[in-house]
Amino acid sequence: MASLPVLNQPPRRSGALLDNLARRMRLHAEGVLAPLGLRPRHLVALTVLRDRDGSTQQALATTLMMDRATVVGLLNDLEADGLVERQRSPEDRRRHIVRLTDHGARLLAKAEFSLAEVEDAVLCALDTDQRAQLYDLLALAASGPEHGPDHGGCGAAAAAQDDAPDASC
Amino acid sequence: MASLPVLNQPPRRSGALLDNLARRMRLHAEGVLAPLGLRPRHLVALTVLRDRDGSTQQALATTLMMDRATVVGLLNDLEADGLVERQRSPEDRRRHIVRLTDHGARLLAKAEFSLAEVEDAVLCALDTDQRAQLYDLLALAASGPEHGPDHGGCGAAAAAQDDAPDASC
DNA sequence: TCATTGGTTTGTGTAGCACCAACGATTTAT
DNA sequence: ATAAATCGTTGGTGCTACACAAACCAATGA
Repeated sequence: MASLPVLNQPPRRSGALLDNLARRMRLHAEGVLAPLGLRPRHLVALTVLRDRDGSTQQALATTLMMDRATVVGLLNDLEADGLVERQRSPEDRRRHIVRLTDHGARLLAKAEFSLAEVEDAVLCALDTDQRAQLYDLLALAASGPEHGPDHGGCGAAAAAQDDAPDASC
Repeated sequence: MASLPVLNQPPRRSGALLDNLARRMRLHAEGVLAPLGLRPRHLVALTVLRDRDGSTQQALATTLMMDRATVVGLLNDLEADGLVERQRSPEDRRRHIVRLTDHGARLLAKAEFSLAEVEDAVLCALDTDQRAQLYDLLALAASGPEHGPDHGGCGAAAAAQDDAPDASC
């Protein structure tokens, strides 16, 4: 086995690239977000909240991969600015349902609008189509399962015919 | 103008998604990298160095968007582990040329191999083709121009027919 | 009744930076 | 030749964004 001359080049992981690009984006974005009273982590929270509106704080903590206590502080920031609302869940009155307010949605749109220049600076090696492709892939990946600390997320072995850390090497 | 009914939906920026996904990757990766004596930022540095081998520390600082003093410390770590070498540039003896050692290249490959499970956990919503696409896009974007603090990087207005922060709104 | 869970508060600690200032070695401009 | 600028280095200070732990209240479920 493993004899097909399919270019058995060593695996390239996207993790480091992701990290590096995210850093560039974040640093460039800080200057643009500051006048709006936002910092990068607020933007991330708002963005997550737009897609998963009405999440519990616990669910939010899971998708953000943050400690619940940290999420409390983050939401305090956002709620103080009226970007987000906490409502008691009717089903389980211990829970808080977090909702994006109109003001929050509008500010998010505004922020994304002004982030055009940032994306332009960082992703300038990509044309419009490629940027759209990238966004779609990221959105798909991010929409994935909850990443609890325990389970790997999906039903194991999603798309791993490539190389898995087993023997054979 | 701006009258074509081309789905004038508000712009979606990939910055926040990038940030969030990078975070998930990094947190998952820490546990895998630790036994190899690496931390996420070391992996980023090694990865950058594989593509831009023989860079000056200054160039490295630019692509990593880090302070030169910080880069010194980072390289000290890597050089102490024999993953990287500093050589005086013959042309300008002030400069240091940074090279990946064989040991460094081998450890990087090893790390990437073990990172399969991490990528599998985080990108499990993507199939193999999509993961490859994502990697290519990221690599292309990262291979882009030097992101000095001043200029936007590329020759302005690369692929920005979409929406630019001008009037008209 | 008692154990559990969701959110909150208040610590304490840490990693990963930035920024500043000063220095030696070297190159470049005057 | 002298002065100015550049590259890397060191050491210091300080900040941000977290994690983690402990204790608490309210509410749910056993």
